[in-house]
Amino acid sequence: MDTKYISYILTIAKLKNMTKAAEELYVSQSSLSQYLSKLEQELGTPLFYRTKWELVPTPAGELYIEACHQVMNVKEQLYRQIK
Amino acid sequence: MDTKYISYILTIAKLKNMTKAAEELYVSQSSLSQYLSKLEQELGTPLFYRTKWELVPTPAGELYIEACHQVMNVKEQLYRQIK
DNA sequence: TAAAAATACTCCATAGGTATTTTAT
DNA sequence: ATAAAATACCTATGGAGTATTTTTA
Repeated sequence: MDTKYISYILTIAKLKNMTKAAEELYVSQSSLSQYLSKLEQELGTPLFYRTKWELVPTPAGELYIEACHQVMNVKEQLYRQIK
Repeated sequence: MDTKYISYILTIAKLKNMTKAAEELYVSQSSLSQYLSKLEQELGTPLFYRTKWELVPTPAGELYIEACHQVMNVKEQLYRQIK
């Protein structure tokens, strides 16, 4: 887990659309798609259901997203403290 | 922050010696040294005092190490839940 | 002066891009 | 039929190694 990629997941979860998420993240749609596929393969489970209209988190996706929020909170608190 | 590199920091903190930490992590002493330098530069503060006998965490280092433990806990719980 | 850390230099793996194809409704 | 995601392919960045130098007590 890497905070850089955690923001990829959180942006997908927020916008429910990879093309829009890619724009917001200033990466290509292709890169984002590749990253998500790789992650899902590593975890051995999909994180989002793909429908035409939106990306919906699977149960594992919900857990992953929650953990992402927690890690981002730890990081933000750390950087505030160090500063 | 990336759990791969978080384990680098936690191993250095545990062994208080970069050469020994590098062995335990199966990376070169050089890579570990480079990584730590880069991180300290990014953060704008050293994380460990270098003495001949050991690496001692600075105050920022203590905060960083604590945050690393927290992130590892989040990850471990996540993987337990997904499995 | 000796053990450990830092630096110089090189190489290769992979993250990321463009272009294209496939999928879902 | 169309908007979005997946795939094929290629390139360049930076992570990691070996060899060497510098540092600390």
